Amino acid sequence: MRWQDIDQQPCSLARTLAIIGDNWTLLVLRDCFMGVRRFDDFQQRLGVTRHVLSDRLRKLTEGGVLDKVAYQERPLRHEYRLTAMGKELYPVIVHLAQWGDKHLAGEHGAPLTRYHRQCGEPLEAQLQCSHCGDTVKPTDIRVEENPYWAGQILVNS
Amino acid sequence: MRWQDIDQQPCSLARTLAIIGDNWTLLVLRDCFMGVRRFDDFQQRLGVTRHVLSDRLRKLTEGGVLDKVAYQERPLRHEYRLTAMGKELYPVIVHLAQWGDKHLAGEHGAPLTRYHRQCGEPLEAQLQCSHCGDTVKPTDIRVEENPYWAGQILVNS
DNA sequence: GACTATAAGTTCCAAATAGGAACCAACTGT
DNA sequence: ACAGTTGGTTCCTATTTGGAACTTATAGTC
Repeated sequence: MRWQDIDQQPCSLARTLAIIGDNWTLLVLRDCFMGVRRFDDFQQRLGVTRHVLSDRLRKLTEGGVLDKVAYQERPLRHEYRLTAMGKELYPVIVHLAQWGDKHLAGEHGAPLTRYHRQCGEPLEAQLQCSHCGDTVKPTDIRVEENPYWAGQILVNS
Repeated sequence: MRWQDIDQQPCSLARTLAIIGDNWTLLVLRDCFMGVRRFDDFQQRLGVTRHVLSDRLRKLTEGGVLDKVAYQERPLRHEYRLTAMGKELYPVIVHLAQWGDKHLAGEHGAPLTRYHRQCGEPLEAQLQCSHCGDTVKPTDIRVEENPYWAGQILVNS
């Protein structure tokens, strides 16, 4: 199986990673959430080569995560903005960065600290059930297979 | 900048992705959370080539996400288990899969559904501040730069 | 004793992708 | 006329991936 074919799998994680799972792509999104919008700004901040950046921005745009909009005519110039769908990836970024803060910070501490505006404390995000509002721990989650793919996804052990 | 050097950046997300951001790695972790532990099981479920799998498992082990433990001697056989640090990545997997469920499900619906055991409803996870217990929206987060890297990370606009 | 199977890889080669640098198009400003 | 800006594309080389075969150590079967 080639990496470029993983979007064919009956797995939401695989399909998501087909759009945002390539090397560099999540760093592009990090910068999107910081307000970066232009090709050259991404390129300078990331240090990625221009044609890799071009490819990643194209995949993100085709995947509906970014929107390529003209910000001027003559000469025509475009910038990339997060769509509503793209903004919903923020929790992923937060949890990834938080994991890095906790486990990979060097001697100078975490490069960035996120604060919860309402209570003013450094944010330690966790999962919450939007239905009942309770905190959700991994063991509180029960996974059920769609009958259409019965036996193909879950490990039977 | 080469992808393999991104762990040098003053960014927790970049450092995290240096361990788990390669192609295939998050799918390996998905299977870990489903209880897969053995090389050949990962290989068959993922369809990834053996030497890429070997490389990813080594990086995850060196990064402290997985633990390689012998489950028998003669012949010596190892399996891979999530460490406590690795288990803390579960929220990342949940949010990624949830995003795929919502935006990329095909005609047969989401392959897996996660339920919140306590309330019995399909889980729609969101961020919660572990300090005050409130729901956290993206706009509720204020980011502050560590003075050591002042001006190097945030976009000034 | 010879053969087959199992598990966890390693090795080999061709094909695809990434890194680095230069180039291009369509303007604007000096 | 010439340099600068923006958003790429093109070229070449180096690294990584995909696919398949091979290896090692042992257990079980004929």
